[in-house]
Amino acid sequence: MTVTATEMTPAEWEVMRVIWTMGDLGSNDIIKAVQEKRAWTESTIKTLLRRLVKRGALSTSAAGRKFIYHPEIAEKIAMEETSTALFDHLCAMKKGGVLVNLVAETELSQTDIQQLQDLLAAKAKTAPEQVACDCLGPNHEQDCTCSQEASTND
Amino acid sequence: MTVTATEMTPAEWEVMRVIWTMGDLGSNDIIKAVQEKRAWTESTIKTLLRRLVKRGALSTSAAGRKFIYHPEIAEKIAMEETSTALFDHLCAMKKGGVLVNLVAETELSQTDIQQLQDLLAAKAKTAPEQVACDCLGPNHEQDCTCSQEASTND
DNA sequence: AATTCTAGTTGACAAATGTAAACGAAAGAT
DNA sequence: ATCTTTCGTTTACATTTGTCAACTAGAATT
Repeated sequence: MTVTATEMTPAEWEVMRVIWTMGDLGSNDIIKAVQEKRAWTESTIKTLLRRLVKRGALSTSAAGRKFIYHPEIAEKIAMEETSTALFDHLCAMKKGGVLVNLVAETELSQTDIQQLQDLLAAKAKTAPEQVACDCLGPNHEQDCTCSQEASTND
Repeated sequence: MTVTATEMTPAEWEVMRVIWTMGDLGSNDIIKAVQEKRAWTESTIKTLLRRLVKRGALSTSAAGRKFIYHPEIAEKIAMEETSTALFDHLCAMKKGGVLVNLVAETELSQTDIQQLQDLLAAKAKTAPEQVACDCLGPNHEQDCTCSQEASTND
């Protein structure tokens, strides 16, 4: 059974990032790397590693007495799963605005931009004028007061 | 003190969505609306409401014996905070790809698309060829093996 | 005034998560 | 063959979160 990224806790993510970034490693190196960002003890990080292995997010291969940890989920997939999960519980009507915000804040490469532009051009052909709110489920679209929201809150 | 959206738990979000969507409401209506999506008891939802008030995510105004709950955080801001928080712990180098994925999966209105296109056009002028990995902090860029990752995992 | 609804408050408890000390066994060193 | 590292495993415990039932006080009824 392979885990889904949404089942990883924030602390576990931190550990996964190190492994994703530096490649397969022994616990020692993992601990060292994690500790450069978080003041966690060896013990704590070992616990996180063990939990990740138990859940199938990591696998191990023995190298002598030690273990080498291998990610069982690709970083990209994990990131996509997590971001998609987040978007899934946002109001459909407002996802666009959130994306605009994200794109504005994110540093993008020329390639990224190109890909996005191509994608948008394609989507423009069939995009609706407005996306309906789905906050209350299918049969409640009229109850939604989303559109009225402006500057009630600071 | 106003709360940040990232301090809301998933269950609390569910409650907030109802209030955001339907406007200020008494607990009764909130409970009813939430129960159309989740099989939570009255009690549970009351607890969530109380916790949200305690943390400042909601405020109340008395209407006779009852309370009317008002969001203290705008939905859009909450969504942006949450999505930005998520992106903050993704590898900088791969954020672009994640965005492409999100844009591909998200239904967008013509207006959204237009905004994104304008934004991208502007960013294209100064965008770098490549975004550097930042997984291990500033002084470790060489240690990153991000680029090598391809199809090791399914 | 007594009874019954309400709507909000307290207290609880199990599961998940963050955090870590203590323990045990295998590898190396003397 | 010991002694000492070095790793991994077991336990543990405080918080946070999900979920509720029980309780209480004010309002509406009879």
